[in-house]
Amino acid sequence: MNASRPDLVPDASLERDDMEALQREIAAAAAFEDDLEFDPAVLGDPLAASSSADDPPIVAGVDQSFLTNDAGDQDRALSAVVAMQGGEVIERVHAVTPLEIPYIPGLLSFREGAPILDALEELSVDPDLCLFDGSGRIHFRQAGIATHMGVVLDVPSIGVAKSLLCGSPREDVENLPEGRRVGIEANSRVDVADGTLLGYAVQTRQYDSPNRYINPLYVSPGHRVGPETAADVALALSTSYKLPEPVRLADSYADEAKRGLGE
DNA sequence: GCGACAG
DNA sequence: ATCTTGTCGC
Repeated sequence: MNASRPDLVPDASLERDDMEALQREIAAAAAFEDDLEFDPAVLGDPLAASSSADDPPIVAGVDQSFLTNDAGDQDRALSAVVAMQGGEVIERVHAVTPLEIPYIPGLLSFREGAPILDALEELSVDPDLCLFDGSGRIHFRQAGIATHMGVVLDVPSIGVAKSLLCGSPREDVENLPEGRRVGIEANSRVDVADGTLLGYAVQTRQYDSPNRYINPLYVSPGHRVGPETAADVALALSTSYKLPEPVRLADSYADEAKRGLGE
């Protein structure tokens, strides 16, 4: 798949102010509501899937691992994509791309965006939905990596983060029961009216009982997906583990492919 | 100045 | 993100 908006591709050589300006543009171009070409209910309901006349939707998970040079610096990213359809992996691709800038909170897409786009170019199928490791709308300028990639590619996208970048949970998110979600709303650190719903803390898995618990995922709309659907999808795809299956598999594939380069 | 900060 | 064995608990 290729960029629909090459003009919005993240450019790591920009000044910080220009990066932030581009993010405001991304946010303005983003749709934080459902605009999918399939019924997201089929992702969790095999009955709905089998009764549908269409092929099941293709969902891609994307994640990165990093390669170090002789000096010990992270100089390249290995971006991995796992495409799934009806619960089966149908394609895996990856690309190794030089890194231009370090990790800066709020500017992640300028570090990892190019590697991700390189990997997605290798994909022969075209996904109906992409899941990224990181935030979507839960971002200072409402333009996390899932939103940036979604807008550039014009593909429905969702951000799946393991920790919260900004915003405020509407309730305590400690030790939530499996299946529960708690809204994350904008606060003064976010470029939108206070109280705006940015996404959800989603408890995809939880221990049955005792003295330890799993932290929730922070799920937010990237592009063309609303917050409710984003949370529904995360729950539907997190069948065996905390992470949605396409993301979990991309995560391990990123490590597997990296190891395949070494030894 | 202080605190917060995806991967 | 990454460096990494054993270990606690069901």
